[in-house]
This record gives sequence, structure tokens and C-alpha cells, in this order.
Amino acid sequence: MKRQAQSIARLPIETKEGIFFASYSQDGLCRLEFPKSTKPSNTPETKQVPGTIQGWHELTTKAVMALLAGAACSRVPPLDLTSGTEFQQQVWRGMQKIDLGQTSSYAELAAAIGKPKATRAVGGACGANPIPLLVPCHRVVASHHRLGGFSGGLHWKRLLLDREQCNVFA
DNA sequence: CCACGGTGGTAGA
DNA sequence: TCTACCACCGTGG
Repeated sequence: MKRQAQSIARLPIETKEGIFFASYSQDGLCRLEFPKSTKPSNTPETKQVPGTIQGWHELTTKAVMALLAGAACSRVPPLDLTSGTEFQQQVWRGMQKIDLGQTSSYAELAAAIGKPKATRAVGGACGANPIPLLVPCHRVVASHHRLGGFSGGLHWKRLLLDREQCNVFA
């Protein structure tokens, strides 16, 4: 069963690394996009959005800034992960338990949700993660100190782990 | 069904 | 070390 989690607002987050975009449903943050190009020029005008969402967006913005700086974020907005399948949501919830500066592996994560043989499927779920950074899919690496892949581009995974001081790679 | 992954483990070179 | 191969499992066509 998969849903679509309709977004009612899509707001920009300007950072040193480019412009992220955050989408919100009525239940919270439902999507976070990596910057496409480093310089897509001006921001597409912020329309009027409900106060609740403005509050969430502030939290999201701070969280993204903090994580890019390798710092922990104290508060995060509510996350709407209902767009995923049951399995995917289990994986995503499991990822949220990985602390800053820590890493886990696809196998560990699979075992953590009681499906030790679903390692490869976990990889798929990571790739389907709608909210990278806040749901730290970049902290999931392969076995034997190998980096593994990353949908948003491996350079992001490297950058994030580097900022978080995870010198686990060779 | 079938094919495809952000895997993991084994076997050889 | 690196390559080749294969078992696994959830997802989408």
C-alpha cells in the first residue's frame, strides 16, 4: 500500500551548498530535495502559507543548516513519512535512531527491523527515502568499511559524513 | 511473472 | 586487493 502524501507548500532553503526545497503536507515535512544546480538564481517567490507550516519550515531550515555544518539539530518538524510502504517506513524509522557521527550498515538495519535477509531491499528503501538529511540515509554504509551508494549523488554522502566526522571510509 | 537495486558473502586470481 | 557469481527480498512493471 502506497500513498501520495500531497504537498500543500514547497519552500526553498538557501544554503552554501545550493538551494534545497522542502515540501509540506498537512501532517508535516513530507519531502526534502537536494539542490539541483548550485546556482538556479532567484527563489520562486514565497506565497502565503499557514503559520504552522512557517513554523515547521523554520525548524527544517535550522536543521538543514546544522547538519550541513556537522552539528546536531535539537528540534525538527513533524515528519510525514506516510508516502512509503509499510516496509519502507520501518526502514526509515530505523534510520532515525542513528545518531550524528554514527553509522550503520544495510545488514544491521535489516536485522534491526527483524528481516536480516532483506539487506538488499533495505538499500532500495534508503533510495526511496523522501527526506534525506533529517532521515539520515547517508549514515547507512555497506559492510567492511565500504561506502555503498547514494541516490542523491555519492558526493553528498561523502560531504555529509565528512562534516559529521565519520572517517569510516578508507 | 520478471527484472532491477544504495547488499553481502564466497571463491579465485 | 579486485572481479565474478549467486542467494536474498521488496518494488514496480
